[in-house]
This record gives sequence, structure tokens and C-alpha cells, in this order.
Amino acid sequence: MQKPSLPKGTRDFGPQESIKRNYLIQAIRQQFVKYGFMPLETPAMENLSVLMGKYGEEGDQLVFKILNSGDFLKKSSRSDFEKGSQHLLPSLAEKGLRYDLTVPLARYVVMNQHALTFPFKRYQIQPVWRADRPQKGRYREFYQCDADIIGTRSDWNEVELTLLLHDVFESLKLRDFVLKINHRDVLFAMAAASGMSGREIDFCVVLDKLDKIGEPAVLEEMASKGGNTHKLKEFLDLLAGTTSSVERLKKMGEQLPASKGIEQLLAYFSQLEAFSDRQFKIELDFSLARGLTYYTGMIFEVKPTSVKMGSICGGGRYDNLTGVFGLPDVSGIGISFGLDRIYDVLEELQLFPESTQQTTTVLITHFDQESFGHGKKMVEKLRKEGLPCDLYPEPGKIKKQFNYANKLNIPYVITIGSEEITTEKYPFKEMSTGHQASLTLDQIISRLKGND
RNA sequence: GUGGUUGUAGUUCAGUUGGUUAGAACGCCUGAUUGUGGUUCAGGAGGUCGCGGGUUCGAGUCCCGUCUCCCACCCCA
Repeated sequence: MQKPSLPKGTRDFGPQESIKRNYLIQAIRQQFVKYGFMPLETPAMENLSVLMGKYGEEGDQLVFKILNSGDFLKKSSRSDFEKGSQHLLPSLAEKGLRYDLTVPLARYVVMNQHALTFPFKRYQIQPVWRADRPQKGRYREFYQCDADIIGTRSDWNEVELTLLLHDVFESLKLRDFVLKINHRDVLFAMAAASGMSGREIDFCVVLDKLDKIGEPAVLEEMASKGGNTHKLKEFLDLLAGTTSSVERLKKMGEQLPASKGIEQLLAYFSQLEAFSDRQFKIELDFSLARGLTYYTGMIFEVKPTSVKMGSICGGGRYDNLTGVFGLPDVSGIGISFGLDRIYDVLEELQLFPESTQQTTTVLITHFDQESFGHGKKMVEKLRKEGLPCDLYPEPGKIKKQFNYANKLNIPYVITIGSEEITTEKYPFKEMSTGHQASLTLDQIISRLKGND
């Protein structure tokens, strides 16, 4: 007899967890719909030709590959083996599990470019898979909740997504977070001014480590890569400044007069002023890099402040999403919420509402075949009223039936016996208080519907 | 991919320099109470000590391997 097990980094979601996850998904979807996004679903698997080469060398290794069906060795030759896994892979696997929702979106847009109406606003809430090593807040199967606006360069979109993310977290009562903003163009201009033109990725990677390894280590590492540390020091001073985002932006603008990014960020902050009723923390962070290679404009990331957790939401503008698939000059902007991390944060801060604790509101208990039969009619009537209810499925010890209601957190119990069948008045017990009243079915319905 | 850590009942954990039949709490089942749960009391079931190998008269305990869990790095949601 073998013990069953789960693949590394995957989880089951029991009833209580599923209810909470559904609450989360529903809350996010509601905001997506409110902001005019339409749903899209794509297959769990994509062709590897679509997936590979889009996430950098490291990302490619994190894509789960699906072994070809049938005799999967048939297509590979001895020389493929000898040349190593890079050469062998295409003959062994042609499909992979999707790594994110952005690349499948790009594929979808290209394949349906003539049928779509632009700007195309789509949302997508589906699982993605990464062959990463699991740790806190990192799973091998997790849900992303993406909203993207494709086919417009309007700078209103940046503002719109900012308002959207505020509304999402507000609806979840999650207020301990900070939205970090930066711009790819500013990063590139900083790299150029620091003498690292053409090696912007290196520059970003090192700069991004700032809060982990500290300023001296960053300067040292930058110097070892041939950067101008004197210039960089000036940037870092600006970065660490305590003045407002807009003031720091203006100062950075003096350093980088040619940067369009500074202008765009200033315009962004200026537009946001009209929505100052939404109170939340927005912070300019010149060190924010975000690894994904396709962002070209503004980038942002949301981090919880009172829980130790990586980013729970991220996104940015990309000018050439579909370029790799042969459709140039499609600009868009996207945002991605990490459902599983948000779940962990809400759980830790105990922000899930009470109402997610229960679904069935009333249980009907009974003693014998006759009262069981009566219960069948009652449960049907309650269900026709749309009330989530249940009939204990077999006659038996009433104690056991009450215990069942207790275990499942069912708040009300109705009991049927021979006397109740004739009087048509039933003991209606509120489990939390122990209070019990004798009521007709209509009175019970009206009470359960809250009309009483 | 690199490093550290963990694994004993359904769950959380004890288990002495290696030594009889591996324990507790909670949970579960039954009864006290054959028309009322959450309290109490009594009783009961439940373990290939992650898996494989080794050392030993003897291994939950020591050694090796392997898997897994959690954590950090890398990277990211």
C-alpha cells in the first residue's frame, strides 16, 4: 500500500479555504468588471514555441514541460543526446504549462487581431505554473488575476489601473500596503548617465538589490561592472531622499533632462491629484526594477507593509507586447494580482469576513421515516426560496444530527417529529445562542430571509 | 539551480548515554442523555517512528543515501 502524496509546491484547498478563495476571486473580478474589463480564458498548456525565450534564460528553466505522448524518444537522435538537453528538448516536449497570463494574452491578441476591437480590455483569473523551489509565499501552482488594456498609449490607463488596484484592496479591507512606482525610461537614463549604457539589465539587477545589500555594496558591485559610482551616488542620494515623490522627480529631472520617463511620471502624479479621495500610500522608488523583460514604460509593484511578504501585485506598460509574434507597435499596460499571496496576507491579518465561514444556513433534523419524508418536502420549499439548506440524509440520533450542524457551522436547525407534522410548527433553534422558537415554515422562511 | 532545516497517531508535539509492550494533549468513535450541538464524566479505536540501506546482541534514537516540509539566496505573484 502506497501513501498518496502531492507534487512539491502544490496544495489542496479544503471547503473552508475554497470558500475564502472564492470570496477573493469574486471581489477581484467585481472590480475588474467595474472598470470595464472583459473575461478571457486560455488553455493551461501552450506550445513551447510560444513560451520559450519570453522570460529570459532563467525563466525558460522554470517552465514546466509536458512530455510528448506516445513514443517520445522516437523523434530524438543519438546526436541530440550528445549535444545536451538544449538540443534534446524540442524532440521530447512540444508543450508546456503556462508560466504567466501575459504571454498567452499576447498570443491571443496576435491570433485574433482582426476580430478584436481595440482598445482591448481583458481580465483573466487562472492558475499558472512555475518549476521554482517553493518557500514562503511561493508556490509551483498559483493563481494570477490579470487585467490588461491593449492597443492604446493613453496615459489615462496608468491612472485607471492605479484606481483599480486601490479599489481592489479597499474592497478586501487591506490597507497596509504601499504602491511603488518607477519608470523603465528613468532606469535606462540613469544607467546611461552612470556609464552603463547598453547594460541596463545588469544595472537594474544591481540597483534592485539596494534594500537587501545596502548602498556601499551596490556601489561596489556597480563599480566592478564598470559603472560610474560618483554619478550613481548622486542618484542614490536622491533615491533615499525623504521629500515628496514629485519633488524628487523634479530633482531627478535636472540630472536626466532627456528622460521622457520623468515627464510621464510627473503627468501621472498630477492626474492622480484629482482622485485624492482615495487614501493610500504611493511611493516613487527609483530602485524598483521588475525583472520581466517586456516592460518599457511605467512600472509598479504593491508590497504589504505589516506582513513579511513579497509583492502581491505588479505590472507596468509595455510598448511591444506582440512584437515577438510578428505584430509590432501594439502598446498596452497590465496589472497582475497574486491571489495566493493576497490570501496569505489576509489570513495573517485576519481580514477574511465572518460571512466566509459558512454557506449552509439551516439544517433540518428528523427522527423517523415519517418525519424524514416531511423534511424532504420542507427542504424543497426552502430551496425554492433560494435558501442554502440541508436535510440530514438519514433518520437517526438527533444528537448526531445536531452535532453535524455544529461541526459545519450551520447557524440554524429545524427539528421535525410526529407532533410537528400535525401542528405545522417547528422548533427553530439558533445554534450560537441556543435560543429556540416554535415557528411555522413561512415564519422560518421570512426570518431566514431577514424580513423579520 | 545553491545553502540550511524538518519528518513519531487525524493534528500539535514529548520520547533520557541506543535497552521490555513508543506516550501526552487536542480531535475522532461509543455511552452516561432512545426529542437537541458547543460543557462535564467514563470507555474505545487509531502509529511499517517519511522511505531504503548500514552499524549493533538490540535503532524512533547512531551513520549513509533518498524523498518531503519549511526557510534563505537566485528570481518572482
